[in-house]
Amino acid sequence: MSAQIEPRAVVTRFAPSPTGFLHIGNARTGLFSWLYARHHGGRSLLRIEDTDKARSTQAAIDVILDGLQWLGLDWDGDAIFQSERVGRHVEVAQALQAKGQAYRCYMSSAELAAARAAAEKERRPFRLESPWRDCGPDAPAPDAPFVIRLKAPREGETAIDDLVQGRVTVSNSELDDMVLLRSDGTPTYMLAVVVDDHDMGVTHVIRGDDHLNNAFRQLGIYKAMGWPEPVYAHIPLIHGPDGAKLSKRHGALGVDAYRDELGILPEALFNYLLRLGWGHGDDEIISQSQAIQWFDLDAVGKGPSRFDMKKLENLNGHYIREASDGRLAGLIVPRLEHSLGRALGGDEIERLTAAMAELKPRAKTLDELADGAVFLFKPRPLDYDEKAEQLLAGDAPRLLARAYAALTALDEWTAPATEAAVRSVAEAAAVKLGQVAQPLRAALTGRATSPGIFDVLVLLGREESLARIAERMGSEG
RNA sequence: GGCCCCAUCGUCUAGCGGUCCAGGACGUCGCCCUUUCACGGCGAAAACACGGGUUCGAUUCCCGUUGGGGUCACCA
Repeated sequence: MSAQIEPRAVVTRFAPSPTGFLHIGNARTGLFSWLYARHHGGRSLLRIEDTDKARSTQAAIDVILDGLQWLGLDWDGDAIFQSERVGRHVEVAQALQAKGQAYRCYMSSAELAAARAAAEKERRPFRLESPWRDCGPDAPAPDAPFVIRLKAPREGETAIDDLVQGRVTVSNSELDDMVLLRSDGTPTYMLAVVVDDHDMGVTHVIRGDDHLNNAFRQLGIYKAMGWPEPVYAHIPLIHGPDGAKLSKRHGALGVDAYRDELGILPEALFNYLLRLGWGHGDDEIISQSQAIQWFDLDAVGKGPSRFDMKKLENLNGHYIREASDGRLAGLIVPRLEHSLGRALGGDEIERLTAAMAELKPRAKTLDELADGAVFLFKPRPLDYDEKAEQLLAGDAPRLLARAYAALTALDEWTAPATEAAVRSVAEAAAVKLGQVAQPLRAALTGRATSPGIFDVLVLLGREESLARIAERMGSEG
């Protein structure tokens, strides 16, 4: 019977570097990290890895913060900026050196390159063996630039019990003496991550698969410092439809692009990302609160999964249908104003909201939703697309004239009333309803597809409807 | 190439030795609904990579092959 060990409270962290956009794959890793903390009632921290000062502008940082907030991922406490912690990183490097766990290495980059080239030539794996490793503190210090390297173990092996990958073992002979401090005295990423994670009290390091190999080397710092080791969970990367690393061409867009350019709802992206690489029985539609309740790392797949835009769109369509009319109208107003080239008035937004019930089921993205709504506000004469022109040819003008007459005679302008009128026109002309309805649709919307034609009539209103029909009708024959 | 990891329908996945001639979802294809397009309903095609073991019995366990991915910096 082993003693019951008091589990450490879970502390996770999301540590993006501000490159100008929040990569969709990183967003998913952040989601998993956040979900894990929330599920276990722990803390979810945020650290901005802004050591590359050139790229780390405030704008680039805001993109990440906006993206996270939009997705509904919050964090506990203030965000930590790695750049502000350089002093502490250097301090740890020096402590390591004082303990004899790190050393000054005076090898020049030319020497390194030569050693690497030699290894390459002999077709054997390159493993750095610095002659300065075992010189001890009394070694003559040449007047030359140096780096601080970690004295990594060479015997034995290192194992990680990864929450996603399982137990992974690597021979220590594979590990080299990584650089802790560069010759200009600045800390490397390897050092900074470990020091920050430790100082922030991170218990669970949940990050991309691409860091798995780093974990073994980073563990060396924890061991050398005598710090408690974190639990690791390495999440597989997201791949493109072709199985290769997700590239710009097929979806490696920033979260902001999904929102702004494609018109994806946050709950749809949340749901999609959650189900990509993770499953919970047959459940497909999963809310945030349900996700928190159900999520755990053991159900995360070990292999990379491919990004599927079609499925995201399907999910988005689902959430559009669920969204309130007011919210949707508000979301597409900017898109409509952009394509119309003018601002929408209050009464127009009211009409837009009223139209949502009919427009919603026809759209998979906000872009499509806006496109489906634009006919409501187009000035006369409409621009008719090719299919609409086809519908308006032949007998159509004559039938439109009859419909015009029947509609003009109506006392009340409702869907049932207009339907009765149009049906009677079709009957009188001995044609199918579609023979009248389709030209009507073309005349009213300029398109061959739209919501139900009687709803369109009501949405447009009597005056505008009749005016649009008049544009295209001939004489009653 | 060395090291590490992975492998169920086209895609995301369920399956944790027998309940699987493998379930769900997206996509695809039919049919229904219908004034168009959607939505919705019904249905179909579609997978355990291959080869050895272990076992009374393997999609499930082990090994190999093949395929895929990750990583090998004074970048993060």
